[in-house]
Formats: sequence, structure tokens, C-alpha cells
Amino acid sequence: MPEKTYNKRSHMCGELTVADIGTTVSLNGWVQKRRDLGGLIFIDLRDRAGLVQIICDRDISVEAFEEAEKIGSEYVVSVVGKVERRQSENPNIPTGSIEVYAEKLKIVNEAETPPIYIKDDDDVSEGLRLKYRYLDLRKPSMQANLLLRQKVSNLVRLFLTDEGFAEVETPILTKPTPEGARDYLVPSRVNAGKFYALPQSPQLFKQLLMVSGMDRYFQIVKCFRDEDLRADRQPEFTQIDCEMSFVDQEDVIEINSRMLQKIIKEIKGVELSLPFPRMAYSEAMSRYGSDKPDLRFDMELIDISDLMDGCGFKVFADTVKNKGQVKCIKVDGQAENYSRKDIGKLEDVAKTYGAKGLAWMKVEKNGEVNAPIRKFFSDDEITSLLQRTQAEDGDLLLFVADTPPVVAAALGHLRTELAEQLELYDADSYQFVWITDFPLLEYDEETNRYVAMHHPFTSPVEGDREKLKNDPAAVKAQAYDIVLNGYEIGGGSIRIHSSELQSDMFRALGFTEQEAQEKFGFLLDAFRYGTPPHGGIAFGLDRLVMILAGEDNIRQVIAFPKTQNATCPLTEAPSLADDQQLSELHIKLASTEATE
RNA sequence: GGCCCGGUAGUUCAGUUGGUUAGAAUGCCAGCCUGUCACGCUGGAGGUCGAGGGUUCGAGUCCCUUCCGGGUCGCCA
Repeated sequence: MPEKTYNKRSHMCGELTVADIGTTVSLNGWVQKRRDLGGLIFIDLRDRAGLVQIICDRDISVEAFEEAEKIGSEYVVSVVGKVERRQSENPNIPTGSIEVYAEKLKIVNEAETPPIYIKDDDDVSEGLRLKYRYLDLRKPSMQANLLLRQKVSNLVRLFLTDEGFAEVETPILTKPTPEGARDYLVPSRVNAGKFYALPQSPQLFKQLLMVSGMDRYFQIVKCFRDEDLRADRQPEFTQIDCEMSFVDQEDVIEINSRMLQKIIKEIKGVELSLPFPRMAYSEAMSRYGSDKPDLRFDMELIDISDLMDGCGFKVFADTVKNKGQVKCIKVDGQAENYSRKDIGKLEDVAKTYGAKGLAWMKVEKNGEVNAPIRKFFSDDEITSLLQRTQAEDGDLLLFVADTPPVVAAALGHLRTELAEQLELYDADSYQFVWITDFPLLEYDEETNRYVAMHHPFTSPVEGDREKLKNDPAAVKAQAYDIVLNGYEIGGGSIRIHSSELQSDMFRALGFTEQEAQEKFGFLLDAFRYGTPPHGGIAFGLDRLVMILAGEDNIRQVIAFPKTQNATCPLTEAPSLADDQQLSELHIKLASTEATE
């Protein structure tokens, strides 16, 4: 047997403690740092568990010392030595009370100087980090995030399995789904001119599993949407996907609330009480200007439309006359701290969401209202405004007048922007809220028809079935989103389980019988053979883990994410296909540029 | 598709109204150093200023185009 280049490992570096003093250990890891004092060499050796200091002294082993003189950062080395208490402790690392005297030291593999620093408090550009992701993932924080992710997945698997859910895999090569996000298409070689799509979610399959009597299903599953990326959006992402038979909305909310409660308990050690708060969609929009309100702080939107009806400020009065809204938020005690320039920046935020401007008033310490628009209002109007807003001396009021959706979006985002600036919430708190009673449909100006707000398989609430035919906009859905700290982390619905109602739904969406049959015929067929009432939910695992990890983008909790261009700097995907491949797939490129 | 920010040494950045040979820190290399832990000291190497074009006597700096990264609006049932 040839000698191995490394010694069999006895311990992980980061796991050694004072209890190991006196024992001889065998460690394998990467060289975080070498400190060469001339006659004495210190090495910080790193593995997944952490760092430990190795000391190389000629008096212990000349061979080990001479080997240590050759090593550089990120070399892979194998060390055998005795654990000793340190002469002077290093309180900055968990193993700081001990060190290992190297008796044997082997260089297992050399390393080029890494292009990025392997340490947590780096500020290397993300493009480089992704190009050298295998180095980036050596950082303790990134490893911790991946391990946290696994812990959450495990908790979910255990919990759902205990609750009687069966984990079933569904196809990745499947049928394009209209009515949703853009699909990733996969050409079929065997069926010329035809395409699979990657699933945006296993929606239809999980419903079919209910028809087949699996009763309770879950899957931790990759989903794909060919849409533009954001800090919390990747084109491929992971869902915790669940479906249950013979349940209503309350059942789904109950069981999933318990699951989330357990996750927060196990991961964060925080005991949240159930039930989580609920809020109707319309209430969330009117009070917080968002269907994913961050309830860690107040600063609610205050409707002053009625007070502004016929007021002297034409912008407000006209908005109200034209069926618009005037709303404001009150920023407690910040009148002094926001200069005109600061407010100008807030106005830019509001304008991003379609507001034409941002009006403001400052209530001075003496109770006087200071604002460029003060002159347009009577004293009575100011009095009732202050009364309505409960504004006190030193408060800042910010107003937006526009259509209800613009007012909601502008003030809603301003609210969260201000909360961030003013640190109005505890970063370690976890505030869940279920948003319910969504509209079933919304009118799409572009295509001049109604589209499903959730998806076309969502059941209307019991009483609204008839309205589907004569007043579609008024129909409420049995749909629910779960929101955590202002992030939508999951959503679901009770599904339609009768083929008649499903047909009515398709009609409301403007599908002909034939179109419905072409696109979803297999589902409608299945529904004819005895379908249980069913419903479910899907969570965005990446987002959930992101929040639990305290990160502000999901790339930090995904091992190999894509850039904003949906490319992978590491593998350089996507890439060109050669002519042979294209011809096998019966594909001819329209643009010649891409073939160069 | 739109808007905003960024791209200068391996890395993170500075670089004035356009003007000498583009700097710093860190990393890297060499030498010295037996208790360091952001080791220290001395010396050294290292640049297509993202790319292309233009204005100019002269461009890292101004203009145009383009590529890349990030944020965001639209989009994401």
C-alpha cells in the first residue's frame, strides 16, 4: 500500500477544547494564515468546524518545521500533534485556549494565492465571489448559511412527515403553463418542434396527487421562472410545497403556523404564540399600503381624503374630486431631523412608485405648522388634520395624493424606507401575519381581461360563486399569504375541485372551452373521477432561510446562485450550443450574432 | 424595456478645474526575527484605468457606444 498523502483525521479543528489537552490529535484542513517568527511558526488551520492554532517548533520536530516553512495560504495540510494549553489565550476564537504542537506536518496539496480573501468581513465584489464560489464558500458565514438551510429543510421534513405528509417527486420536464411567469423551455429531440417547460411550481401535479388519494403531500423542490432577478428573487429557487385533502383554509393555516412556530423555536430559540395575526388583503393595503406589511413597527397610513375634499390646496382637492385618495404617514419626532434635501430623497422614493410628488408638513415645537403648502389650508383644516393624524410637536407628516394603488405603493414603501433609516424595529424579532381574503381576479389592462391574482385553480369563497359570472372583480378568493417581517415567504389557497366550477373560472378568465381543454384538459379530466376538496401552500425556502440567517439577499443562502443577468460566472452558463446539438433538437437560430 | 449606483495593482479603494513617471492599504515575493494571533522590521515586484470610438497639443478624468456587477420600476398566476 502506498502511503496516503494525509493522515486519518481524529478531530475537526474547530471542535478541540481544553478537554483534549494532553491527547495527540490528527487534523486535516486549510491554512488560514501562517505567522512565521523565524524560529517558530504559527499556523491557523481551518476546517468546516472552525480554526485551531498549530505551532511548529524545531525542538518538537525539525521535519514538521521545515515543511511549515514552505506553506502558504489555503494550502491543504495534514497535522499530527499534541494538544496543549496556550501560554497566552486568544479570546477571539473558540479554540483560543489551546494549540496543537505539530509532530508531523504534511503538505497534502499546494494552493495558488487565492483571488479573494477567505474571511467573513471581506468586501470583495459579488461578481468575483460568484466566479470563485468554491473559495467564497470556504468562509465560515457561507458554510453556516448552507448548514442553516439544511437544518430548516430537516425541520420541515420531520414536521410534515410527523403530520402524515408523504414526500413525492414530480416531473422537472413538464408542460408549459400559461397564466403565470415566463417558462423556461426545453426542446424535445425525440418530438421535433415540441417543447417541455421547467415547472414554475408543481401546482398541477400536487393537485393530481390529491385526486389520486395521497391525501397529504409535500416536496422540497426546485422551481423555475424566467423573470428578472431581484435581491430576493432567483430564476431557480426552492419551494417547500404542500397539499392536503379534506381541508379548509383554517386547517392549512393552522398546521403551517405550527410548522413556522417550530422553525423559529428551533433555529432562533424564540417562542412565538399562536395563532399568528390575520389581516384581510384590503385592510393590509389600506393600513400599510402593502399586501406584505412589516408589522414590526407602526407608522400606519392615515386616510385624510374626506378632510381634503374641497380644501384650498388644489392638488389634494382635485385628487379627491377625481376619486383618488390623499393619505399620509406620521414620522414621530423627526421634523427637525429631516432637511428639505432629505425629504427630497424620500420624494424620489415615492416617485419610483408612481407618485407625482411628496407633500410635507412639520409640526414645530411651538405647535405651529411649517410647510410650503401651509398657506393653502385654513386654520380649521389644519386643526382637523392634526386631530386626525394625532400629530404632536416635532412630528413630520408626509402626504401622497393619487389613485389608491399609487398612494398605497408610494406610502407603503416610504414607510419601510423610513423604518429602516430610523431603525424602528428590532432586527432579531419575527413578526408573522397571514394575509387573507384576496380578490380572486384582477383586471389586466394590457390584455383587456381578468387574470387570476393567485392562480386559475384557486377557489372563490363559498358565497361568491355566483358573482364569478356577473361581477368577477368582487369575488374573494380562498387564498392566503404568510408574511414575515415584510417578506412574503409563502402563499396558498383552497383549490377548485369541481370541474364545473373550474370551467366557470376559465370562462371568467376569458378562455374558450377549447383553450381550457388544450391547456389544462388533463386536470379537468382528472377532476371528473372523484376529486376531494383540497388546498395547500408553498413557501419560498430561500427567502425564509435568508431572513433566519439575517441576510438581505437570497444569494447568500444559495450555494451557486445566478447574477442579475441570470448567468453563472463560475460555469459561464448559459452558453452557446453547437450546430450538431441544435440540429438534433430541430432548432435554427433566428439571430446570427449569437452563433459566433 | 426604463431609472439609479459602480468598474483604476491579486483585492478593497483614492485620484482635484483634463497636465510630470497613476497612488494608498492589504495581499504577493525576498531577507531578518522563538510566543505570534490584523505578528513585527527591511527591501522588491505588480496597472490594457472594463472594452471600442470621439473631442483635445494632452484623457483614468469630458462626450458617444458597448460589456460586466449591484439596487430598483415594469415583470414575478
